Amino acid sequence: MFRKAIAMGPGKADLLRAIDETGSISAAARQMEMSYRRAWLLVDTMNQAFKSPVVVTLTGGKAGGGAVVTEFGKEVLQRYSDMEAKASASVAKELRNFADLMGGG
Amino acid sequence: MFRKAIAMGPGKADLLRAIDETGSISAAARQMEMSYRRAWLLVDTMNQAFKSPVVVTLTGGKAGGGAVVTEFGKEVLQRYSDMEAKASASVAKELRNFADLMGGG
DNA sequence: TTTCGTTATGTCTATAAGAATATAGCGAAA
DNA sequence: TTTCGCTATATTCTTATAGACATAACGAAA
Repeated sequence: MFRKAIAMGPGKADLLRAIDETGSISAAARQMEMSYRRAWLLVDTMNQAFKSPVVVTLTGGKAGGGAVVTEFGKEVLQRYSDMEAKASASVAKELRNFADLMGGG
Repeated sequence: MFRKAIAMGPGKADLLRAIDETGSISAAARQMEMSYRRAWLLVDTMNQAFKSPVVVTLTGGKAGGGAVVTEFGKEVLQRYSDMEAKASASVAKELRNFADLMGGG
């Protein structure tokens, strides 16, 4: 959390990966089937939350512009992903068992 | 998740604890400063999501009624709490370091 | 049989969140 | 200097969520 905004989460992580893949916010948004505006707001939130930008953008030019995930952004993404995987793995077994408590009324 | 509803989370866990303490949904709601309706809906979601009720209610009588967390509900709560603690502990160090990436622009 | 506090819902309204639309600015390349 | 697709942002409209309010049912005890 950073000032009541969520700095990073599964959705933002996916968006960062998509931007890194496609080189553009709008292409990433299309790929994830969200509006450009929404994607841009998420990027803006991340860039404000972290002490350095995770995405930098280029405007104009032949392709109209583009966006790239910074080295810092890649580190953020990597460390977030690592934590997610680690936390998830640490309770994987318990979570499977927990799921048995749910479902069939 | 159970049919797009969140079966259990930090808020629902707190509510279960408050109901267990107070013996009533409305008293728990007051303690947590939420509306009775909201608390009741959360209980309803949980009762529907799990294969047995986590809370049973009594209506009428001297005290007007009441609610108790079932033994099953206590097991759900215990196992959820254990998972939360375990997952949290597994990445505590990484999370502290991650927080250093945020904040001061 | 009246009272009481609670459970259990319905309904209406206010607020927030999201989607849709519009438009300006950019600058390399044609 | 015109074109192009993208970034960047404002504005409006719609939808979803949450809250407020109202009320019925309940049944033990007085």
